Amino acid sequence: MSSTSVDQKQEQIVEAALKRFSHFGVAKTTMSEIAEDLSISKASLYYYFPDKTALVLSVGENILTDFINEQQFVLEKSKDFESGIYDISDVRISFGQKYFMMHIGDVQSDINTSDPKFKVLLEGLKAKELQFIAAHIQRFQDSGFLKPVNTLETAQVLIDMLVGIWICEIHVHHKSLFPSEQLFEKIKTKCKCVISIFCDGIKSN
Amino acid sequence: MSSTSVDQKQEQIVEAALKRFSHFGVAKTTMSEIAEDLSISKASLYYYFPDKTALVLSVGENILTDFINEQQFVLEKSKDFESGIYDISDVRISFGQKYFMMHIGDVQSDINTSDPKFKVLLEGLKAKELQFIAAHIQRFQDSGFLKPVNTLETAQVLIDMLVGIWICEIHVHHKSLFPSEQLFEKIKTKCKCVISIFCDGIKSN
DNA sequence: CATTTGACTAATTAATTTAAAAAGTCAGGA
DNA sequence: TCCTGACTTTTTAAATTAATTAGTCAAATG
Repeated sequence: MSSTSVDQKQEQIVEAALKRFSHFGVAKTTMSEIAEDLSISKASLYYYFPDKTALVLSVGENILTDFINEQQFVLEKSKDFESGIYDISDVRISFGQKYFMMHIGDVQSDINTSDPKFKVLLEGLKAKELQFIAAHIQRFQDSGFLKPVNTLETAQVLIDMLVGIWICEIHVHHKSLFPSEQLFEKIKTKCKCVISIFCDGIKSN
Repeated sequence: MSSTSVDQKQEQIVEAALKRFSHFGVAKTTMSEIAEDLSISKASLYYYFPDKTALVLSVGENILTDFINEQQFVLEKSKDFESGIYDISDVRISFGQKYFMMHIGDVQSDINTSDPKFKVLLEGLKAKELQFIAAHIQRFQDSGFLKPVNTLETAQVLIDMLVGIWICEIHVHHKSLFPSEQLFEKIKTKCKCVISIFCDGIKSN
């Protein structure tokens, strides 16, 4: 009888993989390296995960779920409409920065985005995100603070703008391997600017 | 004494190159092909342009100048604030679609963006664009239609949002070689949605 | 029986070489 | 001055090879 269960072991592996992936990216991390970090053999890794894709998927699932939940958390905790939007923007940028090397949701993502399981997961989480942002808008619409706009459509527009600024800055200005701290600061500032106008745009007069 | 001047010949060459470039991109167009289109020898081409880069630069200069001027034109012609913004958005998308294969202003642009001459040209035109959009905002601010916002900053935010939506849609949804007509329609719709909120956001109550 | 492993093969990826295509030159002609 | 065919040089693409990494399995351990 081992001291750790299968589930615990899998969690340990995911944790170790996550460290490597976020530092060096998925492609530049080998299964042997992850095994070495845990002081086990590579073959053992394959006892817990059928292949690398499955492990990557588990890691991605962890990150993405955290990403969405964290946004939901700060949004539901927020006192007024605008600060809620500012907060989710900050969460988004922090996650993007932290897991930059994995290029999640990016064009040439490290994660195999064509994998149907990953697609389903991603779509589900995106839908959830859209839902609670729409709910946030609905909340302040009901209180009369916002105009009676289409909540889902407006939530989608907000997300589009934030994603757009992110991708725009990363792709246009980022030439080096790893973007500078100040680039992320610049993105934050631009997002704040956009959000400010966005919020004014849907406030009732 | 030839029937066409050097300048006219250069224009003809630029015109022929433009056709090839916009259809197949710069990289997939050879100097020989351009020469063939004009029924002249490749060596003649090199009599009018020192190298391919110079020709590409001329073509790029033409397109970009048109791009900026067309925006300025529709903006100055516009009767009310919002329709002016909608119009420049349409101009931007039309140009982006027309010259898609050249990937102007893109990450891996066909045009050598590191070329100092191109950089200078691009920066100049960007500055000009920013100026007349800011002037448009100023115009309707003076008339009391808009809030007293920082015009340059607000103009930049608008451009960022439009560029962001463009890049976002192209990079995230476009996998095939050439994007579909409906993708550009989708981009137009999204831009309209954003502009609507943007305008409401800076209107005085 | 559940778990681990070293030693193995198969598949990918990176590096190197080779062949093809395209850029760019030039002496000479109209 | 303007144009060209024939040429050289440079770049890009294809093919070959070498190296790395993913993934397997029979045997071992506890």
